Amino acid sequence: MEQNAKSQSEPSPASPAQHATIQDVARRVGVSVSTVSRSFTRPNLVSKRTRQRVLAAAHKLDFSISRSAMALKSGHSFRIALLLPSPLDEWFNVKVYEGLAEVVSHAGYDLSVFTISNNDTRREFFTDMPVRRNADAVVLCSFNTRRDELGLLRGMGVPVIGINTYSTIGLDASVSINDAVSAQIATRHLIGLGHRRLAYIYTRHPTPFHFSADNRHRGFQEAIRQSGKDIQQNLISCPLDYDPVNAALTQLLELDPQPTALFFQTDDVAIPVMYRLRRYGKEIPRDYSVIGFDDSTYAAQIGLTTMHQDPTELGKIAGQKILALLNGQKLEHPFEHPLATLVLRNTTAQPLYPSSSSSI
Amino acid sequence: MEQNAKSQSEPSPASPAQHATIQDVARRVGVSVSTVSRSFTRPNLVSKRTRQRVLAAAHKLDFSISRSAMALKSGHSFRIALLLPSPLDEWFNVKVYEGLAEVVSHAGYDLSVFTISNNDTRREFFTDMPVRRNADAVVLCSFNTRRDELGLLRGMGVPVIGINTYSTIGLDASVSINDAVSAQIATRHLIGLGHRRLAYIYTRHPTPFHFSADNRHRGFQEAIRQSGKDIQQNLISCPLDYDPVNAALTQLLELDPQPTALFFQTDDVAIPVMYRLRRYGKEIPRDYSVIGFDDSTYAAQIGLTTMHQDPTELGKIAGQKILALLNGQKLEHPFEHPLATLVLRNTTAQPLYPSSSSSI
DNA sequence: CTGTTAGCGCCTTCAG
DNA sequence: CTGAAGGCGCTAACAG
Repeated sequence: MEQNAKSQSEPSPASPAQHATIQDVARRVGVSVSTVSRSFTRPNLVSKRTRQRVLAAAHKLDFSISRSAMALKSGHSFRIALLLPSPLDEWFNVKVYEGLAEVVSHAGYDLSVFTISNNDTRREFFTDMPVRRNADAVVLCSFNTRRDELGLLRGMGVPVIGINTYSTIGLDASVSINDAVSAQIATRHLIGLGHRRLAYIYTRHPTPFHFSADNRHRGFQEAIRQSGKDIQQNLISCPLDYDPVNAALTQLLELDPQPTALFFQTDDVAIPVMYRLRRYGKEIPRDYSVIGFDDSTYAAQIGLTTMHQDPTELGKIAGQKILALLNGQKLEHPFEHPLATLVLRNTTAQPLYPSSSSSI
Repeated sequence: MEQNAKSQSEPSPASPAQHATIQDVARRVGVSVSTVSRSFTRPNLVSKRTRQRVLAAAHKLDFSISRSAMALKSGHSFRIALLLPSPLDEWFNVKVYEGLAEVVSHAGYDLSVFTISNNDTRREFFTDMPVRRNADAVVLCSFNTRRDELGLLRGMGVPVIGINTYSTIGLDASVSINDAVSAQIATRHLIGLGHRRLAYIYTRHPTPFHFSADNRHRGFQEAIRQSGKDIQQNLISCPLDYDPVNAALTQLLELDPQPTALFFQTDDVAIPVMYRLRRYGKEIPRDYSVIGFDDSTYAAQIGLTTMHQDPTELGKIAGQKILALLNGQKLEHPFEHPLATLVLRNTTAQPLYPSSSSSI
């Protein structure tokens, strides 16, 4: 709208908050709006000269294509929903976000995060379905979807992609670390060093819809079973919501006989526990060998031996699958199950006093 | 679930990806589209009975209001741009994101993150201005904007809000920790304990557009000056991009005489340095008192004395300011400068051997 | 309280 | 290669 145009032949585009539309650009260049539109979306359908004049005028008028209009017209929302069972600020979540964003943003998509942290938000989300017609794809990250909820999601008619989901049922694609096998690798490392008294330390998620890495514990047990050795295993379970580090420490120090090796389900418990253990005279790896899982913040810097996984990469892979799917392509391998890799650093070693049951 | 409705008189809305529009709902209920629209956006303008029938029908048809259409019609994009000079996965950034998201999402706004990590992305962003007409507000977080860039941003005609920005010039509102004064508090704590040989340890951001906490160093120096004591200060500068922990350690251990207290510009360097210091026989707080800044991940768990700040809260405050501004309100106090607060934990103490220059 | 109507800004046939 | 015209789905006046 050239509102109260003052005797100017050009509408002054400078100060007012009023934005130039495609019409303004067309008028200024003396072409039709179609030509302007095409100059942006299908440049090769416009003569070079015309296009350049259009682009120049657009730049001068501070014009850009409106996403809202594009979205309405095209029927796409250019938005991808990311469902999280825990806050974005968790290491895994934010890394996934970054990988995902990097891939899809180049294709013009935005990310909308939905954190489902309790039963209220969960019901709210799946009742109101705010993503319906407002997302071109849905990503489920570590999210334990119920059957009916998956049905609702699928009813949206957009691709549903999983990252670290329990199963692939009902998903169009997914990429999930094989936690069980990865944990076996870690456990075999400990056993191979000669450890015969192990402890597995993990945090219970307070909510039932966080698909956390329970499979890691299964892998731990399976590796012990397969070793055929007589191995003592202790299970230390910590509440997530109240001082898990303290819980881990107290339970660990009470164990008698003491384990010689600790498998932490996640680095983020291992790191502060290791730090505080020293106050109680425990040296690592002298008194305990410690292996973590994730290779998250500080792990490399403090020398924690751990199972490395790369959530950024998972996000990127998911993003690529989404783009392909949105592009109408059929995926060759819709479901991927990468392994975490063992990174040897300074926190594992042979036990100081080899167990008498050792077969060495 | 009425999926694959057999012999139903209702058009089966289930399987096809085709979504119901406001028209479909109106038709089904036998009202006009306006009534449907109002039932969602201005419920109190519609009779309760009608509204309920509309909502029921909408639910049955899996209908929700299209954000794209709303956006186009209203001229708003319902999107807020967040400009970051470093990856979202940094503690501060993701916390800000969460606070911001929590506040603005309830008002129907989405967040779009733009990470300006080098001169290319910077130029790209400020040339193409992808946010123009595509964001209802811009948040600058720790971002060192140049004068001309601020001009461009302001030219968008939307509120520009700062979080931890260097100055308030050109901003409609901002909330920034007073780093200088906060750092003085920390430094006075150290001096008050009797320390006379201090080291300030920080990482240099490799890019010029990250407004990092340089003011903290100024505060450190100012507190020393104001103390009127004869205090030796060492400056340890670490590269951000290559093993800052190692750099900090090597420089620190070379110092002669050794400092008795360390002020880390950010916790994230303090934590791994403290961890590795033990290997070199250094106990904390016996050999060094350590104070950090941020109170970030693990700080509480490992007992780090630090200056606590709450970026989530900064995000929330910024979000509220944005909402008010978007609502046409004038802010009473557009610019806020909260202080970080000293949190005493276990890493500071009196020096073992009081300095001879001590005035005790 | 409810219906009618005119666009919001753009893209995409369809003709030139 | 370019122009004209019809909507995409919704909201906001106006009328009733």
